[in-house]
Amino acid sequence: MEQYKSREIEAKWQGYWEAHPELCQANDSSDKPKKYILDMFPYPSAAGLHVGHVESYTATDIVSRYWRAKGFNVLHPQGWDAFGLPAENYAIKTGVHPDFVTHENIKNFTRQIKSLGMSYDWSREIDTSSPEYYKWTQWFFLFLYENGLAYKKKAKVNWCESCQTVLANEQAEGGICERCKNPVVQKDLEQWFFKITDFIEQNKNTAGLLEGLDKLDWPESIKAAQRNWIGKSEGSEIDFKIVGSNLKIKVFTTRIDTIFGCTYCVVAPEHKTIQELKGRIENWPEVEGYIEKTKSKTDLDRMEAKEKTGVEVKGVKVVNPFNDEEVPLFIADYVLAQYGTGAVMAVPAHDERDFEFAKKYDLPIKKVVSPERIPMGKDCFTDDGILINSQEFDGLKSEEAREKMTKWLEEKGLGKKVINYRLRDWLVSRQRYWGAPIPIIYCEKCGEVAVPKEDLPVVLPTDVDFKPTGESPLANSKSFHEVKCPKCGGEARRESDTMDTFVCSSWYYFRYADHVNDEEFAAKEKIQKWLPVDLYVGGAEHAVLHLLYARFFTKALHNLGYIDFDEPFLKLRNQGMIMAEDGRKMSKSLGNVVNPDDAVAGFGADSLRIFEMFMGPLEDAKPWNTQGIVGVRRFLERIWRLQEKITDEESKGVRALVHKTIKKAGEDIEMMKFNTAISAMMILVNEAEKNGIAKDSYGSFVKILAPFAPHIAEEIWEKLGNAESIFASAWPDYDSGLIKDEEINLVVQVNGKMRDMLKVGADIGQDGAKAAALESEKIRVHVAGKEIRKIIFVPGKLLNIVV
RNA sequence: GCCCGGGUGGUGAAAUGGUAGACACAAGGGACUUAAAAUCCCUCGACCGCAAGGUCAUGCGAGUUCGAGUCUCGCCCCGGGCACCA
Repeated sequence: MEQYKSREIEAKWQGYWEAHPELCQANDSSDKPKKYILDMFPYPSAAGLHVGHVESYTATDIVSRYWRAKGFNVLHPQGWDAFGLPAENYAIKTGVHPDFVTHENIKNFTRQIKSLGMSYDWSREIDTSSPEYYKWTQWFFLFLYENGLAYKKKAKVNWCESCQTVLANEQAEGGICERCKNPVVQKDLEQWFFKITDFIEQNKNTAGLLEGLDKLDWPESIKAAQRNWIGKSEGSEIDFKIVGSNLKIKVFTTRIDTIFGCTYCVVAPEHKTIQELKGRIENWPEVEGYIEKTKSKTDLDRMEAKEKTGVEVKGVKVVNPFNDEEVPLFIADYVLAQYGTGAVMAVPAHDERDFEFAKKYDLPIKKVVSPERIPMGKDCFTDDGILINSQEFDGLKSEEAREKMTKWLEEKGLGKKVINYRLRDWLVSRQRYWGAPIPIIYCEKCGEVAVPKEDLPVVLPTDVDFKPTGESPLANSKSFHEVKCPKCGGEARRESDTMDTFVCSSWYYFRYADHVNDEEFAAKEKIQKWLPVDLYVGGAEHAVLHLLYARFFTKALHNLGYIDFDEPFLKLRNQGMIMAEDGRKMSKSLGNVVNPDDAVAGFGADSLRIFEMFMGPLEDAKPWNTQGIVGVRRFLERIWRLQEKITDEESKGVRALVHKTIKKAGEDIEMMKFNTAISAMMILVNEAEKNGIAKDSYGSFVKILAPFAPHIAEEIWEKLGNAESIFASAWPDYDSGLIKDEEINLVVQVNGKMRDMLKVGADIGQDGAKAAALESEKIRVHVAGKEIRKIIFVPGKLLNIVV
């Protein structure tokens, strides 16, 4: 017979699908039940598609094709997260315009994705860098602005000298610029923020970012990462009066139970009370010197400092409200200005940082918590325990003490219970060119004015020198920058910053529901129809960036009555990383990157798809293995050759196996266990090869194969005499009567150890099974001369005789 | 340090508390061939045994159970995230 020519078959069917887009289009007016299955849309990089993209796109493609065949109206779109720094950096280096580069890359990505036979609804393609799209990104900015959720303030921000831009905290983790790996410095600049912190806890009837996680079907690790990032901590705020003044230092602590061990206080160098105390500070030049030194340090310097440093603020004492003890005050950069009150009480006996500092500067260490079991051995004991040296609080457990002491404070008006979060408002402005312009105008008379919504989009000019100068490139475009005030018509200037690209990706999943709407970001009834997303698949690296921001946008819309759900993605799965064949991460510098184009050329798209699904569970990291893809190719060739094994009289065994496999494949796809679905199909192919397969069974098998290997499935389906695409046909039903085995292998154990296996009727009862077992010589050997104490019987499966 | 995952053959991996290693890859042997490729058949956790069969075995140690890879506790190792957050 004819060989399996994957290249020809794949080209043929890709052409067919291109001509029949209705096979995978979502239908806005159908009343079938819906499924919204979404991939994290890619940034169209110059490197092109990665085998990791292929993995997650194949997974969602299988699920989408499955639900379509099951009669669902499936929305499975794709688009481009097209704004961003790499294209701009490339432009700075080569002078090629980011718009051109980005669209070349999009063309390449599209070609690659289509070469894999993905069933996207391309009619809904979006591109975040198109004015039709970013008009609505700007609308979202104004929506948040009008509702008090976007504001401008002068702030200490992360600044990257090399990229010449401000960075979000998330892009400056560890004090290093995510893009260029250079250290980040702090700068005071006017910046735009989104008030994400308004949604950490429940806000009116909108569930908070924290509690909302509980009901989501997401990987535990991602939920944990988000909780971690939000960093909720419950504690107390305590007033320490400054001796001889009506000023006070407010400190934040989660360990108020240790307050009798407080031997000094520390404030961050940036703390403003220090400036107010200037006149009283005896060693002002030294203090000021330390403050200046801190300012010049990058976050990285501060974090990498091996030893804690600080300066005593001489002439200033603060009072511990619990025992009226006067303790010294220090400034030190190990205390962070941005967290809590920027001031801490130091308890060296029960906090390692304070301990280290106290040792260095020879400060007293006073133990006030004693371990419950083991006697106190270490110098610094940081766990909870029993209070000692704490006056009337002696003998209390830490937890009780915290409650009672906070109450005591509140009664005296010296402090209160507070909750602090690490999460801060999201800094969204960027001094960059290749992004959505912020729709704000500054007028000398009227001040900050929102661009009227009817004037959107504020179009990104194309004739701009995008070389970074520290100011937004847009500031240099006169035509863009000089504008009339929308309120008074007077001279005004446009905001020249653009938005963080994460703003574009915070709402794109709404746009697919109604991607050409020019009146709204998406019509209410379309949102109602398609959202929320039923399944979202993408990389785990977006745990705290995109996924948190998108939830914030959805919550803001819900809170203000635009939508009636408050979580965008009900079910989330991460694809595991595909490692190189050598077990290391794929990277350009190691030269071990596998290009999907090469795999498609060498083995075919169907082989690549099945191989990536067969490697192991979707979420696991797993190494590439060229031999493995060869094996999958062989599997497809055997499926192909089954055309020669079609018989009129099919064996009972094969018929039953076909139905079992239909059941198993469907269940496994729903659980996203693609590897075991494929192994079940392999078992069927092995049997069919040996015993032949009936034409209708072969057709059913090809249908369940189709989501995994759509090209070969179409070709065989056609060869079986079907005129219509296999993707217009329904998922096969299985006959549960056929699946039931008449005879089963009953495992017989003695004392929990398998000793024999008996072929018996499937409906055998305990007594019958026991009788049959005792007839077996293998069993009798182990039971002889002993008293049977107990019989465990699992119908249809197992008999355990306990002697 | 804290928070998540994981540790099963030579390899990727299967296994609602019920036959550990399905399905593959690699390896070895054989058939076909002048030969090779392709294809097909057999073997394939370790140890003892001619075999039947037996013993051991899912990172280590305990526990629960008739029965534990799976549940509980303690430890070791690996991967990932966060980290001077008071």
